[in-house]
Amino acid sequence: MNAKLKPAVVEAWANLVRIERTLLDRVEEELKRAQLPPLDWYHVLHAIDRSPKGMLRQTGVQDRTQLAQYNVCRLVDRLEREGLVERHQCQLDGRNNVLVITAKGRALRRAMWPVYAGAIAAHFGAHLSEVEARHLARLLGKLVRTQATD
Amino acid sequence: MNAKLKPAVVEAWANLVRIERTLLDRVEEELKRAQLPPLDWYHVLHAIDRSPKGMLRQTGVQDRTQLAQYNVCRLVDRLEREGLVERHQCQLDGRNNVLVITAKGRALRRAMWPVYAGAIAAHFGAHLSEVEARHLARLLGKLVRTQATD
DNA sequence: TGCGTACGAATGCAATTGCATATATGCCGT
DNA sequence: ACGGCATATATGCAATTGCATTCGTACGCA
Repeated sequence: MNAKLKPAVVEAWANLVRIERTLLDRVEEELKRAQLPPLDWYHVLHAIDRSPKGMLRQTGVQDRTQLAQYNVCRLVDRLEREGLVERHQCQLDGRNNVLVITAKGRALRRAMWPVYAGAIAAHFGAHLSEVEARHLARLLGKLVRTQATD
Repeated sequence: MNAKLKPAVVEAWANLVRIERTLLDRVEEELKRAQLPPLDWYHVLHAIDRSPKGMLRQTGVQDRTQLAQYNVCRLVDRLEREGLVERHQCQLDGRNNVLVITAKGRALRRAMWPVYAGAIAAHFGAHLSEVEARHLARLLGKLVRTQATD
């Protein structure tokens, strides 16, 4: 299970690992500079906000963010403490939590987006042509889709 | 600084963030299953091992791995405690540490590689054609190179 | 020589994460 | 109704990370 590793795959992997760490660091840095919370807060708020009625089960957040179960649990604790989301036990299945984004949560998400978007544009988008961006989106999207099934 | 964010860039970014977390999780999972230490240990050992004479300054490790200064410091603490590297004060400039990989360190790196490579092949390489892998390597490589300067 | 500044490394403390396990609820077969 | 299994969430504790600061060394310059 080891012989078939092509050099191009290794190179792509190495570049992926490296660029990801660099870029996430820079984005986090800009959020901090703007006195905003970490990126994961945005991702969770975004996942809930874009769901029908601004509600999403906790497992839904796990699926969309790829965060570990216990991390979602504790991150939601923090969001709840800040009044950004509400956590309700599901009426239909008492095992589920339904998370509801609050007005304050929406406001924070909206406040974070320009900073986040600016960081993406400056550190990532600025170095890609339109065609390259589409190519990259397509290649990575293909990988994302394969991950769902294997 | 915000208007010019093309949809393709946002999509590429979202896919990058998502796939990266998924893939790193899977690789870490396989290392754990094989009773091996975390990926960062590999990256640090690899950086040192591939340097001339198996020596590298601590800042060199930072540059190559993109880990934070204090995290490198403490990760090296752990590696040193396990006898995988030695930490020497540089003769020429007493501020620098020179890290030297030990035989045990090399052995661990070699033991980790098949597992790591297998995980890369299975979760990443298997879903890309040769051409796609080259494309991806090229696009990401371009980003890596731009990061050095801005 | 001595002071100010810069750089590389280390560290105290708080926050977050990972791991293993616990709790709570629902579902199924008898 | 009941026991056994599965699913969703939570949590105690140890390890790691982030942040701010400190320490030690080198360098430039009066």
